[in-house]
Amino acid sequence: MASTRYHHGSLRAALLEAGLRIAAAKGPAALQLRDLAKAEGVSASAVYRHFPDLAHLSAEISRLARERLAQAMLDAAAAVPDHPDARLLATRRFDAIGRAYVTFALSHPNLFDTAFEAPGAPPSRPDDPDAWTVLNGSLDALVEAGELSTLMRVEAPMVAWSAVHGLAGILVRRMPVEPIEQKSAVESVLSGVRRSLCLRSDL
Amino acid sequence: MASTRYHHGSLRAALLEAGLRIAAAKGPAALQLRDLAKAEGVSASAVYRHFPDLAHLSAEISRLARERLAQAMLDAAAAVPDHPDARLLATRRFDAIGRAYVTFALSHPNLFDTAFEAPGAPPSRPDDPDAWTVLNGSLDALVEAGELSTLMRVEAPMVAWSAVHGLAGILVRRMPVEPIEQKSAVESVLSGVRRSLCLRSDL
DNA sequence: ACTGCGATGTGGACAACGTCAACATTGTTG
DNA sequence: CAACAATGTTGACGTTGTCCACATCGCAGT
Repeated sequence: MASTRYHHGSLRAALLEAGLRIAAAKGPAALQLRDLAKAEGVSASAVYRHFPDLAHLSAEISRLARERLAQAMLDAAAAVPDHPDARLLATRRFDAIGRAYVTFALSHPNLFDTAFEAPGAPPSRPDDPDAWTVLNGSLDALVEAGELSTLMRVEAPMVAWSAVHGLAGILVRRMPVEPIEQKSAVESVLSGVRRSLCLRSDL
Repeated sequence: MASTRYHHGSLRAALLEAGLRIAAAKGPAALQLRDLAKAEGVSASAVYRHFPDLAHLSAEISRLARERLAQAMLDAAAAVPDHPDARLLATRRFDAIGRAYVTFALSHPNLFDTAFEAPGAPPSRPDDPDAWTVLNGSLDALVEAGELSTLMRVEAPMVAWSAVHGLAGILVRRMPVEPIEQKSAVESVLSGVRRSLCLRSDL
């Protein structure tokens, strides 16, 4: 706790936290080894006691960003008010996680970049509670409620994730899309996904 | 043409060409000023006579990559055999450009990255024959053929591009998508887009 | 309680990178 | 043919990631 003691105590966790803060503020490209070290009042070489190199540190921060995104999706699903109609409820939850995905990207564009465009983003498989897992959980609920056919269930993840992930990336990167503005773009894509999966449109 | 003459003659174009080659081979992150210069047998500072800095050079190369992608889409649309049924023809062309988008990304993943994830990718608007323009042309043809309603026409670009761009990005970055393999993922998403826009499914 | 020893942090060095200023060479135009 | 703008070179600077040798701490074992 003292300001100047030789050993930091929990440098690894502190570096990740500082990195997440910097990445959220200035984007994944701003993750510099010397800055991270200085932010924790520590020498640059000290980082190498906890990470083999900057790439591994960045990858870990990227993983944390993906975790935040997944958590935002879970929170959004949990915030959907209960409803007697199981099919309607499952559809609303599905809609909520898709909307949360895009909302997260728009609210924290740098974190979204960090999650998916940082060096060494997702080549690792067992990614804990990531967006993919959350999406599949929601789809299972749709099947269980009888709102999604088991046949559609097979292709549903790619169809839904492609649309929502693509939309988020396009909006975050401010691509040449002026005809309609962001809000209606989100609604269009989300209802488009529902049509793709033959879900009900009235929410 | 001589190997050693003081003035290169067309250094700017040569740098862009070499950059496109390097980016296609090793990705946009491998675009280094000194390497580019050395590839043309020229000093590093010489680059600054043609580009204000590396970022602008990268952005130009990124623009060229986007041009290649758009050209691949145009070629694919032109390769669709003629058909008496105008609606079917327009739908097939629409399908072809979407398929070309994903195919390009899978065939040239580094170029695809260069096109959209390179520093300073698409903040500039008048992007000549880019993918967005090609897509809109195809959608206009669908409306003209009476296959796409003018109401759908408004949201169609975002719906279609989000899905296809998202799919391409996901497949290129090898995200955790093992349940179904690439080929069927492409088919699922493309037919999903057709369902989203209420187009016919029989091609 | 003391003594090692592994874990952790420091300092200085290195090569590579983008960038710039000062100078050299070329081709073109009056 | 003389000036000049365009283009290329050389050498340097500051910053980056990385590594090596050394310093310091915490904790186990006698």
